[in-house]
Amino acid sequence: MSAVLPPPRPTSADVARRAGVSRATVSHVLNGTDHPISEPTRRRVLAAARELQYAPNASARALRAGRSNTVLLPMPVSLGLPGQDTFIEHLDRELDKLGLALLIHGDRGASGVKGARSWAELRPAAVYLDAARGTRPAVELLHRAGVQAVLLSSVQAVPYAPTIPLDQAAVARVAAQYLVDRGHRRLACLVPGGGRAALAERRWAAVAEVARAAGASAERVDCELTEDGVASAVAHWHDPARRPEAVYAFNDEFALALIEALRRIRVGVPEDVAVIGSGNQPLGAILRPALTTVRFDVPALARVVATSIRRLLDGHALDAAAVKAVAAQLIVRESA
Amino acid sequence: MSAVLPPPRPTSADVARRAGVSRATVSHVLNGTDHPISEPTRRRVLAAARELQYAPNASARALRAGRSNTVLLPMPVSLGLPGQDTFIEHLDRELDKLGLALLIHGDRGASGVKGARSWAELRPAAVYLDAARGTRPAVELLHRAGVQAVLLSSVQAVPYAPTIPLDQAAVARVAAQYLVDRGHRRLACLVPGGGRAALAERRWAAVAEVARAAGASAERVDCELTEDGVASAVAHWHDPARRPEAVYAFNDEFALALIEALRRIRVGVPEDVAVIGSGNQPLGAILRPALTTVRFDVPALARVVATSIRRLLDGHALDAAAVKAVAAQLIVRESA
DNA sequence: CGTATATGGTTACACGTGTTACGCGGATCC
DNA sequence: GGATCCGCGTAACACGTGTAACCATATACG
Repeated sequence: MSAVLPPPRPTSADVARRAGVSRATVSHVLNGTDHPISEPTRRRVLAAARELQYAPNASARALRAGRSNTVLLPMPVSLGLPGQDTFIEHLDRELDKLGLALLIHGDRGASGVKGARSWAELRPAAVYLDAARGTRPAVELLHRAGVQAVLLSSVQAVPYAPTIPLDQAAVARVAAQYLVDRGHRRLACLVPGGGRAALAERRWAAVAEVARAAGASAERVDCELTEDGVASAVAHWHDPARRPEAVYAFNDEFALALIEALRRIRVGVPEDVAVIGSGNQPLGAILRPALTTVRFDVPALARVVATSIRRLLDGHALDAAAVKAVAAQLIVRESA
Repeated sequence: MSAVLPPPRPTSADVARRAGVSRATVSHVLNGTDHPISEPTRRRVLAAARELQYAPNASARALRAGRSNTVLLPMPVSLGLPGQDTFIEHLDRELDKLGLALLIHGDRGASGVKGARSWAELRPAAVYLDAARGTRPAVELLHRAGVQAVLLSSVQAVPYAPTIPLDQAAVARVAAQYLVDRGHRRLACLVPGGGRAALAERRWAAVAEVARAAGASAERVDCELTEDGVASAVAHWHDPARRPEAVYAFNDEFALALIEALRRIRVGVPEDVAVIGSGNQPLGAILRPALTTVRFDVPALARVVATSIRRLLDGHALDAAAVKAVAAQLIVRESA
């Protein structure tokens, strides 16, 4: 099977030749430099580029610039935002508008440094990751590689890198506040372990804080998303004295699983226990009782994050107010 | 805010200087060329590289080589495989073992050519996408850009590009066959429209074919994943004469939504209608009736796809048998 | 008229890598 | 002992960009 080399992609030199100008001129026109170029030649260049279907070579460009126009997002994405896939989709679109390309890359087992080395090879303009424990060495490695690491932090800005103060626990806070406002005084927070432990921890802290401020109690319940996992976690809730009045579940999936587990031990939702999730998944609106939930305004969030990254790359300070302005929205249905 | 330039990452020249050799020697050692290098210098180079934490610049390498060692996967991923996220995770790991890096990139509105142009800029070694209608111009554009486009096709290999003959409809086929084997003679297939229309079409075709071969009938039901969408799609099923005996739903979410809709019109699952999904989502095992479903052996699948891509890039023909050997697995629970 | 100034274009270099072709010393062969 | 070969290392080029420095021409100004 002799491999037939495909014809090479046209370069800016080809465009220049076709337009009858130098390569430098092509570059000036296509990149909109402040260097003055006459209108006629400008049009000739643009026409030539279009006819040849010219697309600049990202590698060469990145090499020359010292970095690419790429924002790297490690996966499995630990952002833990409700509606994660749509968030990524929106973020991609928004970054594109700002001249940046979103790339998602495996996190290589989250071992921090190992992954960071892979990312560094790509010389992205930014890496957008979660500020968890153990992030620091990775950030420093990236920093040495010349990338502006952009963190997604909880409440507090971290000292060693610029931070987008996106409050991942906001959904939990809004949910807990709603439960408290409805008069519930004994709260519980259902969270998973494993890879999402860091996020779970933060959400739990938010719930605990809201409860304390309102003079209510809060209990943390860890479980796996399996039949036995959920069932055993709530087994003793058949006893009214030993169960909470209201539960915030990590996401809608957990919430639905919880409701089913409660049904089996004859605990009614919302009469006996109120349940609220987060993420606004389709199933939540379909199953009964319809799930009360909290979600971010995903498009707005994506827009704010994108512009924040752009500002940071341009050397501006970021507008913390704009980030905080993206509120979590409550969707009240039947379950709470 | 004066941006402090970070110290530039060490280059192969730095390594060469430190080892007291030329840059060419460094390259030979680090890339394992067949060019002979004495053992002492080899060690010196390796030591220097390690001490400086040298990592080659991917852009420069890609520029020189004409392509990067990257496999691009457009998002939102139209692979439509059950268990998509874990598949991606596994694929990433497998490709890494073979010296390739998986990158996920927005598909820019799936407009085919527009997206393809973005991908082409990155000069990936391969683009792994779905062979749907309208894919051809994109493939040709990529081909001209020098990338080996690797398609994920249904039954048939497409003529204009190498194909990994992964049967996306296999889950549907296995599911339908199970339903037929259980004696059901009037089948239905619940599928979504919108972005997943192509995949839906293929799965529906598979169900129809299995039904025909078995002398059974099959009906296609299109609906959205909303309360009204599902409810109105099956509204007339309260009449036993007008409803199917068994339904294959596009995925577990649809299946669960369907079961709920049927419950509301007093149609029992599985007594009145058998329901089978695909994807093996956690909720399916938790809710009642527990969902019978079909899924791929995701790790095996990822391994086969990764090695296929590698073989293709190395100019070898791919091993169709290995791909087909990855079977869809049936998980029988209560709903069918 | 001589000189500063804007306008429009080009030349030339650097980014970091992989690799081909070459040089040099020493061993081998007749 | 000269021709030949082999082991080891290096010089030099090319990949496709972006841009600073430079040049030529036409125009404004005193």
